[in-house]
Amino acid sequence: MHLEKVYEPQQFEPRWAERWVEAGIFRAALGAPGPVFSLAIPPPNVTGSLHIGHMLEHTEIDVTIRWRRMRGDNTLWLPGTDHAGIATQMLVERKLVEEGLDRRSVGREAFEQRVWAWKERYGDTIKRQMIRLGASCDWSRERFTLDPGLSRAVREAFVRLHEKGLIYRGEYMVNWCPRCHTALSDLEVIHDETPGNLWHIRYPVNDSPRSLVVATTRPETMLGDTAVAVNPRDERYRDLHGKTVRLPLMDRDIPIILDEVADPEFATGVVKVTPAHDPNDFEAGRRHNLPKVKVIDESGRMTPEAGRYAGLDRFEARKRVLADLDRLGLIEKVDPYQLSLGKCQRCKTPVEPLVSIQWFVRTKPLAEPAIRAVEDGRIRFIPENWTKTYYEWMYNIRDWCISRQLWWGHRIPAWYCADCGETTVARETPAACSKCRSGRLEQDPDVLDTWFSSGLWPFSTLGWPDQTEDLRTFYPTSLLITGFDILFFWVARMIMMGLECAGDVPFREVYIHGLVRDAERQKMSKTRGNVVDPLEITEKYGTDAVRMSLLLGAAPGTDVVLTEERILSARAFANKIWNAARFLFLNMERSGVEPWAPEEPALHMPEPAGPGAETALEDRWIFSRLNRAVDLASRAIDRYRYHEAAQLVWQFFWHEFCDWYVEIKKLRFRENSGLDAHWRNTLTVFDTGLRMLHPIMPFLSEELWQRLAGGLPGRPASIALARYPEYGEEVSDPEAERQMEILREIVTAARNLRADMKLDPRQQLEALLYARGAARDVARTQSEAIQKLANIRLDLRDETAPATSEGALRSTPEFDLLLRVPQAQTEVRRQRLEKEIEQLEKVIAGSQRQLANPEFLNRAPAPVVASLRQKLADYEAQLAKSREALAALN
RNA sequence: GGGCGCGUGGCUCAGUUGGUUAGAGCGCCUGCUUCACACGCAGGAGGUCACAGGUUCAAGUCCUGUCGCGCCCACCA
Repeated sequence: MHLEKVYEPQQFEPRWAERWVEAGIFRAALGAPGPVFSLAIPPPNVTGSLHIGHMLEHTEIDVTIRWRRMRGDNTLWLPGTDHAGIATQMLVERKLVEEGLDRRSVGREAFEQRVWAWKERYGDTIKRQMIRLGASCDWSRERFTLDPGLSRAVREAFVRLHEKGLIYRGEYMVNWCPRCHTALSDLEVIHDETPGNLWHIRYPVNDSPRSLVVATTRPETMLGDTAVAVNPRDERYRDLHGKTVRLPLMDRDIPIILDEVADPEFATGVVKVTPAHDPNDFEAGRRHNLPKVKVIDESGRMTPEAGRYAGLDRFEARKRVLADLDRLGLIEKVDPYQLSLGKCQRCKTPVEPLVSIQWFVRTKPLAEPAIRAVEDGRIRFIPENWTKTYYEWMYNIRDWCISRQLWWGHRIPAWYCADCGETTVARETPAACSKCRSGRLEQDPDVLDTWFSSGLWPFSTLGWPDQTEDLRTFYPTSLLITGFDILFFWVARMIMMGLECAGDVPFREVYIHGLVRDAERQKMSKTRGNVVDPLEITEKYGTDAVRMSLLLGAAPGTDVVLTEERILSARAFANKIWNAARFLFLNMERSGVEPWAPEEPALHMPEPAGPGAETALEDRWIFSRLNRAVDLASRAIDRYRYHEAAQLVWQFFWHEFCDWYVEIKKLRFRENSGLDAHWRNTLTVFDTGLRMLHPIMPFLSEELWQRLAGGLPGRPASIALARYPEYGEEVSDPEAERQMEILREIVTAARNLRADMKLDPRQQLEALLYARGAARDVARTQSEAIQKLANIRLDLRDETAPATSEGALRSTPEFDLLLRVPQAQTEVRRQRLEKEIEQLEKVIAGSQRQLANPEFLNRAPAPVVASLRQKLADYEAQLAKSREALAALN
């Protein structure tokens, strides 16, 4: 059993990724036909467009799935963003690449056919996953039409909502992207603070010497003005009520209306009304029955209605309008003005509010139950403060424009009759008009907003609208893990759709993680283009290292900064474990130990070495520590505190197992041979530790676990199928922990002194140890370990340490350690002692002050007072010794 | 305009109900190629927890205000 000297994940990660996926291991493990599917994120050597922003999410999902499964949760399903979709994509593309194909060279049609064929071939279990779960990933959105199951669910939902009057078609002001040529929902419009101008334009009033000055940020829309509005309470314009103004440039007479849209406080208090190009004006126009004059078209060009400006681009038209107004002397003034300009989320083109006929979801009736579900705790947000954001949005929700004029997506299941104009909404393509029975029907060319179908995801993937076994078993799903940037787009809509269509909440808990940021703290996102290629970095450092570094930073409610340095240190951790294993394997060979592993499932207390023999201190200690770590890590993962779990595991493996346990065991292995108690204990700890590590670093733990005792009869085929270790009260050993603590203090004291004196670490020194109480036992029983770890020769004494100038002294309440050092070191020792004394004096003064306060003694709980007293006594004893030692030097 | 969050050693951050001399990783300094690991070992320096008040026996932790930074939502021309 030979391990390379350096951890090289590339050599085993692809193999495990392959096996886990192909064995459908999570599915198989559940023993139920559920759609749980997880992919260690991301599998190396796979082409695909997974980006780093998803990795945190995928990692957290994967950790949770692995952990819960190892804990025996059998009805788990996490509808994680598009992790399954991406898994699909990567697997499929990988397969195709193996066949020497890629999208570009093959052409879309042929590629799609092959994808489909491959999905068919892939096997029943995964196939359904692929087909269903692939739906929410960008790439597979293009092939909704290939997916009869999902299309059926979407139509079903649309028709149901329509029947209940929750979907309507109407003329409304929508955000229109002139470049993408599609309507956008409010959420798809991003607002930018942009410097602009506020132009004051004079409109002459008919039959009056006066004129009205309107203020606008968009002068070109004046061509479509059909009124000007003043506030009815505005005294300044009372005499003009009922009159008309002459619209400059267009020479059209338009009325002066009284409406609240005009704020007397703002600018001149007069607002121009353009019902066709401004949402507010649209509403005002409705109230006053104003005509809508559309002067800008779907491409952002001026329409024939714009008269001589027809055909001009909207921004060009603005310049011309301003120039013309200026020539006529109608521009009163121009003020610089910050305006929040709406832009298309995808292409950043300024959106144009346009009146058009679109499909809408009536959201108020859907939002109410969705709010209640969170209020009464059927859905819980983690961290909790997101609930407030959720409420804010839900209480102020506006109707949702769901029709899109894109070429991919689900077609809207509505048909228009060419004869009578009737609209027929149906699950199946209708043969004839529902009203006049005409056969001349045409389907609405628009498709649905992608979030409409995504909103159905938690149940459409389970076979809805059929009442399938999967749906019964796994709905509502357990947990949704996602980013807050998608809270409104997706989470809120899943909740609304789930309650409406599936009759229950789509999930019980929503864990919201932070965003992954780069070294400059920029959000990583596809549209921003600053994404790290996860395949590249995982190829370079290993999947586990990337996972570990993400998890260490994944405190709930905070963003994760991912830098190369962090990944580097995580890789170092992986290497550390790798080499600990390497050390064990080498020694097993040397001692003739055959592969051996403890029985499943739990953390076992080791057997004693033999009749009359005692269990070694380091064994009792490490089991107790591991027991504790397992307990805390488990609870941390359970509460989505991944960073705590990662840190605990790190601390245990590196600073307890490697730094102390293995170091002490080196002594034992040197003399022994065969599978004795030492080996059984060591292997048990390592095996258990790997299982604790597995959800966080699946590849490394799998590889080592397999090498450790993979082929043994009765062992699960994968560590992922083994049990997560569980806390056992009986394994907890506070006494061993206390003793080990003392041992470490003694060793550290010796190392400290040696380093202070700048002595060669290789030189063995003489030391006198004056141990008291518990330390006396430790000193007697563990002297061998202490001598080895500190590289000293111990001379045990019972009496209290004399103040001597013979060596350097380190004191604690339990022991005094006197290291014999050359006389020349007095100056260093003096400095050291002086510093120590200074520190002690400070702490003692503080403690004394507090203990002298009667309020403290009366009000503080007794244990707090007692422990402070104890501490003060210890400090004082130490101080006395340090002073004596200092005196002896002089 | 409303809502949320952040400000802790050079850097990136932990610190869950207030109670040991405030922690970690990276970086830095010193010494070590000790036969698992230099992606390592041992030791060390470095913080009045943004500022000002308040509550409390006790505050990085709770309250108020100030300053600085960020995010989200919102139809005010």
